[in-house]
Amino acid sequence: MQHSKPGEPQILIDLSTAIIGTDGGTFQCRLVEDDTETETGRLPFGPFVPDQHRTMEIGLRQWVGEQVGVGLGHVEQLYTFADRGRQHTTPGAPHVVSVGYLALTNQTGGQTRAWRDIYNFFPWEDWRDGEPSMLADIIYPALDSWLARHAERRASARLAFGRDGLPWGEEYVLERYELLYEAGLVAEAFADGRENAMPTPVVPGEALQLDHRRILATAVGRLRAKLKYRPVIFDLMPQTFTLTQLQHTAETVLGVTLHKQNFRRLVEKSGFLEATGKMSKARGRPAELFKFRHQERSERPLAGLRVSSGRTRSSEA
Amino acid sequence: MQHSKPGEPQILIDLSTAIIGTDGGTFQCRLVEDDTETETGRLPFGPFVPDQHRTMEIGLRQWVGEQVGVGLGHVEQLYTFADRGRQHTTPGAPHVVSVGYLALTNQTGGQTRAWRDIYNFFPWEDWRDGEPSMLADIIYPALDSWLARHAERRASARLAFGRDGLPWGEEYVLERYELLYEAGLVAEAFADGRENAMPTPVVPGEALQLDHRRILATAVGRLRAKLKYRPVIFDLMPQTFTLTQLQHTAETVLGVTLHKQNFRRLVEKSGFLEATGKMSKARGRPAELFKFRHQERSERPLAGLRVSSGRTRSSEA
DNA sequence: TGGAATTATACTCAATTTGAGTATAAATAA
DNA sequence: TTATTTATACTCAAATTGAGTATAATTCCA
Repeated sequence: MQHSKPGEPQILIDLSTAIIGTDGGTFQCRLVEDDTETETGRLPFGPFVPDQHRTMEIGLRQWVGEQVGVGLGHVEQLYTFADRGRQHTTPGAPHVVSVGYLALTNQTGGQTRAWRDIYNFFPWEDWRDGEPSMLADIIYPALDSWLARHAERRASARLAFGRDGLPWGEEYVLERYELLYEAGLVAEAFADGRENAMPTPVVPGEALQLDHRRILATAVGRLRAKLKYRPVIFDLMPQTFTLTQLQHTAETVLGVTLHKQNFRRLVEKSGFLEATGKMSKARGRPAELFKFRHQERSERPLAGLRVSSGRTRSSEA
Repeated sequence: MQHSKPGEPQILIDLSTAIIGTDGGTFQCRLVEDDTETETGRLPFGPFVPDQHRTMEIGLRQWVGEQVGVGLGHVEQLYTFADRGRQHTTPGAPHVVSVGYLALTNQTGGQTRAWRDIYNFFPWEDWRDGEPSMLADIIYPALDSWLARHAERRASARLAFGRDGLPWGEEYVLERYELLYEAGLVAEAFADGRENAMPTPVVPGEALQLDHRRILATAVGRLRAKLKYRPVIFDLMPQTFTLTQLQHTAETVLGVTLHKQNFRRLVEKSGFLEATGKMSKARGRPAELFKFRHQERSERPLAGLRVSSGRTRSSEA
């Protein structure tokens, strides 16, 4: 009954996937290398074609397979973005709606150099060495001057960035990026033609094509939040790993350092790990190698990793 | 580049909204009353028309306004459903993708009788009087016989329904409904033409049109989960309320009873409430009326209501 | 009018969890 | 052989949670 009449402009659905992994201490996302050298990067994406794709997840697996050839493990839908003017569309073209997906992998780097450090795109999100100085030096002054003209966004900004003594919430990655976009401080705001945007981005951080940085921000925020109540971290780990490696992965994702002894206690008590008896060979005392008990995933779905932050790396000395 | 060529079948996006509120001890959702008496109910919904709607939220507010005339407070996107065959579509028609939204309101009932008890649609979700007997009597036997032929879904079923000593997770509303659908035990499975579906639904619970019960299940699951880490419950409350009313609302949403004294302690400590000095007039000792401190919403976004379950109503005697 | 019933609120107490350490063990590097 | 590095074990106080008991302020009704 309320269905759109023929003749109305066509809607096109793009499926874009943020494939995330970690490698050592770096937090990585798989980008597609297009021919043109100068262009900004992009996520693997392609249209949802209902006749070929019984579900959207089938469609996205096709595009990811064709464009980057990465096998996907855990996949989850993030959000559907449809705001006019957020895809750099040309007038007359079909309206593009994009459905963002998060995929986790434990295989990064390797063959291609298309694995990029996620903190390149969001340098203000990495607090492992303490609060990034760009926040006080660049972001807060620029944001405050915008907020002076947009008092209605004050409360959101306080919350997202943890101003006025509020805590920095690691999971508000999207909220922070969106505020910077609204304030015209990132490159995409100019590309989308927002009238308040600066031609040269004010805030450091590499841009992506279309709304892909927004999708990546959603992915990182969701992953950080989920880490705390579901055992998703193990999707990022190799078959066997030491507790320190596990902790480093958690720290890399959360962008925060953790208290070592308490992390160990938490993770041992969770019951998700099984000792293999083997030892890692590295610099200091060898560490035991553990593996994830896949059985337990269904047994204790609620436990997850309720990580508590430790001191920052810089204060460890 | 990978955009669909002209001539491919049109995609249509439906925006469907689950408007949820509570009234006394009932958990309500606003349905649309269509002309035909015999039909099953439906949520307010309508197509996303990019030329008219700058964002999907604008579109949904239009359809909700036109179809049920309810003013919406908190609105959030839930999920985008696009599986072929889940909208009872006729061949040749445009493929329909539906984007589900959750909206909360503190005004229910009143003028229309279109506010329906959500537990009509999911009677197995209401544990306020203890475990519903239909689980052991009807659902588990039917599900087990299906699981015998689908061993690969065993782990999911254990987790979703809390079998084998696992806890019942209130928030797995969607996962439970989806399993019942897959197993062909609800009316929509037959309507969608699944070959294993029973013509008469095996499991009690009213059906809805299209995929609206699936969207409602998503909404309830999300709301139950969110209650525990964000102060969304106050969107369901009137201007002032007693602590008991607040607790009843939480219990209604979660489908579980809570420990009264501890609930009070939790909610008082959270800092979200402000005493008004006024008293309620009811049966026993008068209770103080509180109101929500809207300021605090931005101050302490993380606190929320980490409710711990108390004894069931039946064991209170 | 005066319990009995009903509802609200205050307070207690043990068990568990969390945050932040100290202490010690097992390897490598110089 | 000793310093350095990393891993692991253990401690301890503070805070939180789960499950009560005790008491206060009303209405209901015999």
